[in-house]
Amino acid sequence: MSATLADVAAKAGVSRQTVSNAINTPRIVHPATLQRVMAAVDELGYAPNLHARRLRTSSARTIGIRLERHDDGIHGVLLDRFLHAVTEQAAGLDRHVLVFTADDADAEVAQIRSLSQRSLADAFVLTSTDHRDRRIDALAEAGIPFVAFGRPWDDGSAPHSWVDVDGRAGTREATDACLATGERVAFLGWPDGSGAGDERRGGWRDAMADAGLPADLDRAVEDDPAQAQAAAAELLAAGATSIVCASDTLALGAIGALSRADASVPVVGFDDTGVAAGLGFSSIDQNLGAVAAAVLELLHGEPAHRLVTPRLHRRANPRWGLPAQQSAAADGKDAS
Amino acid sequence: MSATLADVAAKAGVSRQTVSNAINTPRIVHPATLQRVMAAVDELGYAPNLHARRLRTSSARTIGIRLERHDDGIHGVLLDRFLHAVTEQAAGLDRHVLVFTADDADAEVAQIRSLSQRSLADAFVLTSTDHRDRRIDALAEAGIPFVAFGRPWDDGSAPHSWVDVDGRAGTREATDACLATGERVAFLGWPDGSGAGDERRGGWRDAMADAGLPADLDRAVEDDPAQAQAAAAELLAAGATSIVCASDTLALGAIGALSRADASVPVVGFDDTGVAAGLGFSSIDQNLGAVAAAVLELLHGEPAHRLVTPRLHRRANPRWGLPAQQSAAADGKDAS
DNA sequence: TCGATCCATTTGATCGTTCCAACGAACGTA
DNA sequence: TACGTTCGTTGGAACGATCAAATGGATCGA
Repeated sequence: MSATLADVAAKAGVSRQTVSNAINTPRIVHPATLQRVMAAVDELGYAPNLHARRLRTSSARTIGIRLERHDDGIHGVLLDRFLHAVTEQAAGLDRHVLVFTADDADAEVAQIRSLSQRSLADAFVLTSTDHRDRRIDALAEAGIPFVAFGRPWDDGSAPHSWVDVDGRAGTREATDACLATGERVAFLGWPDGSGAGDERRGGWRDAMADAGLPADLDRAVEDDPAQAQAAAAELLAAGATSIVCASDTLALGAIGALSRADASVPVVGFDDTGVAAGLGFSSIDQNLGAVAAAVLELLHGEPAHRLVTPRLHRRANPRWGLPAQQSAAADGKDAS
Repeated sequence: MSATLADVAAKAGVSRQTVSNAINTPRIVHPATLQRVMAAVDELGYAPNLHARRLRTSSARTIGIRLERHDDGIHGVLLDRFLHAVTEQAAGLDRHVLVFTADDADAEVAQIRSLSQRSLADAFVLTSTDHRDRRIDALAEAGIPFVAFGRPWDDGSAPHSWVDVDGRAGTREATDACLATGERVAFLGWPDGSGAGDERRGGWRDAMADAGLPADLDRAVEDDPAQAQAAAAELLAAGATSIVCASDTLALGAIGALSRADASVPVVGFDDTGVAAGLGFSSIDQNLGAVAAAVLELLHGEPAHRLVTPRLHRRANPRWGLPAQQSAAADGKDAS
């Protein structure tokens, strides 16, 4: 059916091993031979049989990722984007991505063990890591390479590779942008105790403190538009000139409050989901492309970590958008 | 490292081939031998090396699916759910799922060709099929097994396997449910020309016609909450007692109109995304589990097709929800 | 001249499975 | 007794690549 190493070797008048070298370690074959071999490869449309290679080397060059069940929506979109970014960039590194499902953390570990043992995948990405994540210890103990997307909120575990988004830097940037439109920047977030949520609130506090302003307009509700709407109404009544939110879901609720109050106040969400694009409010883009790149970089090698800086995606909707950036730092400026 | 066929054979006192038979075609080995072999398998924790098997049989038992770039959000969530369902059910059939990305249809076909030739995946699922889809002819011609998620809206192509959701049945069910709360059921959909959109509008028209009511409250806008809100306001002004929408995005806009008008009117969306769950409006669930099952069923075999019936996910929010179902009949009861 | 070193290439073995042809034993039939 | 079938099992070859060791020439210093 398809051409094999031996076919190419015959055509180029060399041995199989030389063809193999030409493909895997070109620098050790003579330039003239290399050229001849490559010509034969092109002519025959040869592509190495990966099963044979994997059998021999017992490595798969494949990354395993669990697909989560996402009843909530927004979280799912993010993971989906992340998966897309990882897959796209993995292809550039000549790696494939195998997906699997699992009902809980233990089932996931079992799956990973199985996939790893059969060398169907030789490195894994853990998503949605939480407090005292069982998976981390299990994989570390089994010696299976992995990178976690999400920082370890406890520091009891053995050191492992992780990548996370610097939520604090994100809300700080959003708050700074909002400050340009008025001093009373409010924050609408989640109750204390969620690592990511606390970081996001911290960024707002930092920015307000640096500006010498009080961080008093602060509300905490569950990630639900109805609750957010009620809380946002209070913030507006208290004189908020803009609202920085811990998620697009909360921002959606805040915009509901704006609509009812007929107010015109910038709202900034977090995650830059389709909701933000649809309604036209600004949102903090987690920069998942950079996260994916960092994950791939850390997949092989000593434990290390990376903190990716998100960036504010400005949208200029007249009701709840942000005005164009004034300072001509990097990109184009417009009338203000 | 891991146990091999030869190890099991030695332990059970039989030849490699017998072990292979015990695993792949148990019926041809003697019951007593089978039991002895299986005991050895368990004891050694033997699992076949899939690379070796795939090399020998040149089949991968793996399904390839392209991950789409989804800037729009809602579409992405659906495909993500679908992917999850396929992966989960594929595992039950001892199959794996490999994902890949591609910038356009041609690139996707090229990728599929490559994956297929190297037998990294031996069957594929096409999503987001559109009018005169180039991919279908290309794959059919290349003899690569595939199933399309989405019916062929033109009938010019060669017959191929496809699975689709019966959108018409979905909006019909939604309309019937809405009729229980008032006669003036409106439809908020997309402009004519999109196959899926036309089907959804058709379901509403059918239900209204069966009930002997005029289908006059009908608006068509792009899939954008702002436009939807304006159109929904018109429908409310014209006396709509409920609004069936072609998507959750449109329903989101409709609810915005409700909020401003302080009206209390059932709204039904389509796709049952997180937005519907978050705001608490009813929505039509595409039943992607059933779609996935159908896809897997059709992946190997003669060209065939399946039309999956979606189901209405009722939510009883007081402002825009639906009352609990009155008739305890199973479902699919025609009004007349 | 001889031997050591290096470079480019080749040869044979191997990864773990399934395919293929052959095998002996048990059985029925002539 | 002899012969063809069927059943359960077996050993060797093959899938297509990489690994490890060996080969034959150049090149170079002693």
